[in-house]
Amino acid sequence: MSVRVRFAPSPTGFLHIGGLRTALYNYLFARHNEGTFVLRIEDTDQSRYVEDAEQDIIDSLEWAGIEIDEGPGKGGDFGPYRQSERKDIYHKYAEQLVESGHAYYAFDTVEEIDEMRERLMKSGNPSPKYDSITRQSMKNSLTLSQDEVKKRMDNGDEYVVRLKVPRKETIRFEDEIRGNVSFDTEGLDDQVLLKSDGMPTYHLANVVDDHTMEITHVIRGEEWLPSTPKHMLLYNSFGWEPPKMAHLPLIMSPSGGKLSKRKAESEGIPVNTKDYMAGNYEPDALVNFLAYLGWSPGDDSEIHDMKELCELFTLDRVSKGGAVFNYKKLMWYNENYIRQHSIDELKPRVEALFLGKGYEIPSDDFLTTVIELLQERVSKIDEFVSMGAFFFEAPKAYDENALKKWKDDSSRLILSYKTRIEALSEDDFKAATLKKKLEETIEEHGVGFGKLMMPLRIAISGQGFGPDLFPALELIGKEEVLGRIDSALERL
RNA sequence: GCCGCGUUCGUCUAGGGGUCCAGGACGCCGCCCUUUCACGGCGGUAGCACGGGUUCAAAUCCCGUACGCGGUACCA
Repeated sequence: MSVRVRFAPSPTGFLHIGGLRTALYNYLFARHNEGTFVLRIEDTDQSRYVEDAEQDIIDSLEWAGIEIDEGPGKGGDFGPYRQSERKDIYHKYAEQLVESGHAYYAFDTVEEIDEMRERLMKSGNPSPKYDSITRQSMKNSLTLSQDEVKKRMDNGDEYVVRLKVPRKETIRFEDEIRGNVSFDTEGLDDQVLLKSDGMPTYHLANVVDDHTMEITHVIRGEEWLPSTPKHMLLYNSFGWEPPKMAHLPLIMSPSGGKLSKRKAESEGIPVNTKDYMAGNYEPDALVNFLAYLGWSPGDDSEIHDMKELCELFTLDRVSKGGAVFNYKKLMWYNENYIRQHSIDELKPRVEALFLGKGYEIPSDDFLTTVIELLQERVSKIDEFVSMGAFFFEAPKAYDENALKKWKDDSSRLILSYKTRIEALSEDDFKAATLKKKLEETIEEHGVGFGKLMMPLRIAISGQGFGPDLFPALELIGKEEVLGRIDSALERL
């Protein structure tokens, strides 16, 4: 039987970075086993539905290089792939469960349930449940007469279908990552399967869909582990073979706890995939980083592209403990991938970035040189612009920190250097010559390299760091260089 | 509170009874390269949560404690 996995997000907002990792692991597992990767939209909570969320999920996956084999908009033999479009299916199965005695109708209002909880809480029960004990004193098809139930149904009264959780049983299952896991049914409540608005809850929908879509492996976040026994109960009640289960460790915030939006952002970590897209991160770097957040191939390797990750990925090498998001390591991956990319790969993207900022690109060769000069010192692609703007225009302001290097003798040295390069013909205005002239200047004045280097860098770029200065001077050209020196002399 | 899952350098991890006085990566520090900024190269720093067992031998197996995280909805 061929492997089929699914990524099943609910469209309640933008795709979270943790969700992206879950999708990635599912995808890697599918590809590794030559299986199928299904996208299923779990839109059963109408109150939390967000209009553009589904498109955001699809765009995010595409950006990351995760290809959907079946899903909404993509098609497949097991559709529809939106749960809201499968309502009647869940209805049918819920009925089946009631008929077989594994579930029942319940007519209690929200208020009545709250009341019950409050009452039990007062008498010392810290977490009251609608369970095998309490259901006996509630309004449901177990306590009401058949006639009464029929009357209420015919009358159109609102009702839910609840799972009839057995009183004392131990549910055991094997998790592909954690090994044997067991729960006692005593701690479980009679989970609502079908809500009063006619929609299924996650629990029913996910079991029915995973079965009917012939999902072989459920790979999802650890937050689902506690509800897995309910799912197992459902598979058993239906008489279905459950898929293999694998619960992934959570991604944690550096300060501890789940990487929530608020926490992450206060710690400088973008939390939605679209933030990474908008922030010009390298998708292959993010993928590589995410793959290693909770998994490792077991050797000392660190860099792998998607294709290699597909070959390497297995569930038994996923770790059990939560993994803290390490932003600096992400940036290390990002730099790495930028350095790996060829100039031709980088060019159209960098060009778009410059154009977007309103810069005109004199020639293709010019752009190529700018990229060559900068490639080894940017950590994110948009830094080509922030660090390379001076190739296109004179600095508007001088960096305050860099200015500390502008000393009393700086003007004199710069002036002396200027005189020398002024005498150069356009054809002689080359990196090697410019460097030679600088050497002559410092020799004459008996000072170190940096004494002239730093002020010159500041005059040209406005900053205390940046690309190799001499090729930069050559690219900028004699006239402009002299102009910038003059203006720095005036202003500093 | 209860239930469950987890715990190896600051962080991500390798390790599945002896070859581990624990290996790699990020970070940090130092040196080299560079008479500039970086890249790069080399080296260093730092860890088996604690307590009991089992065993000739435990980071590795068992039990307990602590701590962390998750769950405890007509949310997913």
